[in-house]
Amino acid sequence: MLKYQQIAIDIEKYIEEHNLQQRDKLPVLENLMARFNVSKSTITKSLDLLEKKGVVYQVRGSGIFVRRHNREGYISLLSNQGFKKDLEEFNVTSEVVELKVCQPTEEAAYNLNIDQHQEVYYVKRIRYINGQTLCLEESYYNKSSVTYLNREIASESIFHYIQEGLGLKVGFSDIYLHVDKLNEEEAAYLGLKEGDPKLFMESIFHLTNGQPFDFSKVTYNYKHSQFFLQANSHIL
Amino acid sequence: MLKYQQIAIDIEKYIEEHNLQQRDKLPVLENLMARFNVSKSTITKSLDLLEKKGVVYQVRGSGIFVRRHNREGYISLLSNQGFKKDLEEFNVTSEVVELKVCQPTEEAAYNLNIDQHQEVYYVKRIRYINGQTLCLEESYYNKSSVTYLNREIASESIFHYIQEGLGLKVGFSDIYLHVDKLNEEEAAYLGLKEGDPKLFMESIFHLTNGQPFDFSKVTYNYKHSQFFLQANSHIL
DNA sequence: AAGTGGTCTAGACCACAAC
DNA sequence: TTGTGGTCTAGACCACTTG
Repeated sequence: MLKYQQIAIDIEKYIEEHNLQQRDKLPVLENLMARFNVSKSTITKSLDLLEKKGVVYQVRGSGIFVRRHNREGYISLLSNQGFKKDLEEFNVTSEVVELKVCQPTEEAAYNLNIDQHQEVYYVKRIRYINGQTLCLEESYYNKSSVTYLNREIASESIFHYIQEGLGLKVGFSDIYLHVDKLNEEEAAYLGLKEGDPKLFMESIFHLTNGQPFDFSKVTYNYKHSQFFLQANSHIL
Repeated sequence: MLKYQQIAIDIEKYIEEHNLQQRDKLPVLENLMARFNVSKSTITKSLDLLEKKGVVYQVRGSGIFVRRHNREGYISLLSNQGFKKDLEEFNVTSEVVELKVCQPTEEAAYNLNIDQHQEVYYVKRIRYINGQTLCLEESYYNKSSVTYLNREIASESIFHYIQEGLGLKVGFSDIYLHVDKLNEEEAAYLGLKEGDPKLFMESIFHLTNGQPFDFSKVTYNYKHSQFFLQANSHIL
C-alpha cells in the first residue's frame, strides 16, 4: 500500500470515527505532515485524493474541511460498478437469466473494440436491491480478458471476481444515460408496466491499460433507484 | 495562469488539432518535460488533470494515451453547469418564467444551509436546446452570495455571470437524480404528456470556500436529453 | 502580519511493460 | 535490460484568508 493511499484511508477513517460533519475543520497541513511523518507533497496527494472522492474540500488560506452529502439511499453513480464498494451498504443480489459464450452483436463489438468473430461472455441478470428489482442488465465481457465466468460467479459480484479472482485492474469507464419508456419485456422483468419510465445506462469499462473488457446495457427500475454524484470544478 | 493548467490546455489543444484518436500515444514524459521546460512533477500534474477530465489515460511502463468518447449529442453530467463550457457546443437558450427575491422554502433553506428568513433569488426557467425544450429549472440563489440578478442575466447563462460578473469562484457540487413521471404542470411546460418519463435532478453548488450558493431542481425532457460521464477508478 | 494551502523544482528511487 | 510512468522528499516561493 502506498503512503498517500494509506494516509487517505486513515484520514477518512478518522472523519468517520469522530463523526465529523460538513464544514468541520481538519488539522492543518504542517500538523498532518508531522503526524504521519511524511513530506508536504505526500499529504497533499492524499488530500487531493480525498477531495476527488468528495470527502474533503481544501480552501487556500483557510483550512481543510469535511465534505459530506446528506441523503441516504442514493447510489453513487461513480461507485456503481467496479469502483468503490458503496453498494455494500445496500443489499444487492442477482438472478442470472442467461449466461453464454457467443459472438458479440455489432454494437457490442464496436464498443469493446474487437471484431465480431471474437468471442464474448454474454450475461443477462436481474439485480435486486433490498429484495426489490433494481435493474435489468445485459453485459458483454471480452473473453480474451475475462477468460472464465459461470452462473455462480454471475450471481454474485462479477466485478469483484474480475479484480480478485482474475487479477485484472479496472481503470476507467464511459457511461451514457438517458430516460425512456419501458417496453413489454423490460416491464415484465422489473415488475412494472409497459410505458413506465426507465433510466437506461450504457457503460464501457476499460482495464488500466486502456483495453475495454465490459460493455453493459442496464435498465433501472425508476421506483427503486436514485443516484448521486459529487463534482469538482478543479477540472479547468 | 498556472504552468500546469496552461500545459494541460496546450496538450488538449494539440490532441484536437492533430485529431488524435482513442489509444493514440502522446510523447513520453521526458520529452514533454523538455518541450515545456518544466520539472517532472509539473508535467505529471498537467497529465493528472487531463486524466481526471477524461482526456488521456496513463499506463505505467507503457505510455500516455488519448482517451475520447465516441458519441455525439450527449451532455456531460459534470460539465452540466458551472464546470467546463460543454454546453457551448449545443445551442442552449432560456425563457425566464419567474424571477423574484423571496424567502426560501424550508427545503431550499436547508440545502443552502441558511435560515428561512434570509433572502434568496428564486428563478424559474425553461431551457431550450437547439430550439426544443430541454428542461424546466427552479433555482434558489443565496442572496448574500449572489447579490444581484435580473431577467436579462437569467435569460443568458447565470453561471457565466456569477463567475465573470460577480467574480465568485465555483468549487464543487452535490447532484442527486432519479426518474419519475411528469405531473400536469411539468408536462405543459415541456410540451409533453402527464405521466411521461422525466429525469429529475437536484443540485447544490458551493463556492470554493464551501458555501452553498445555488440549490436547483431540474426536470429534463426525456426526448431531448442524454448524458455521459467519464469515471476513473483511481479513487481508491 | 501571521496562518494556511498551492505551485514548482531537482533528484533519488520504485514498479510495471515491452522487447 | 531498457523504457516509461509513479512515488516521495526537502525546500523555496507564491496566493489567499483571517485577525
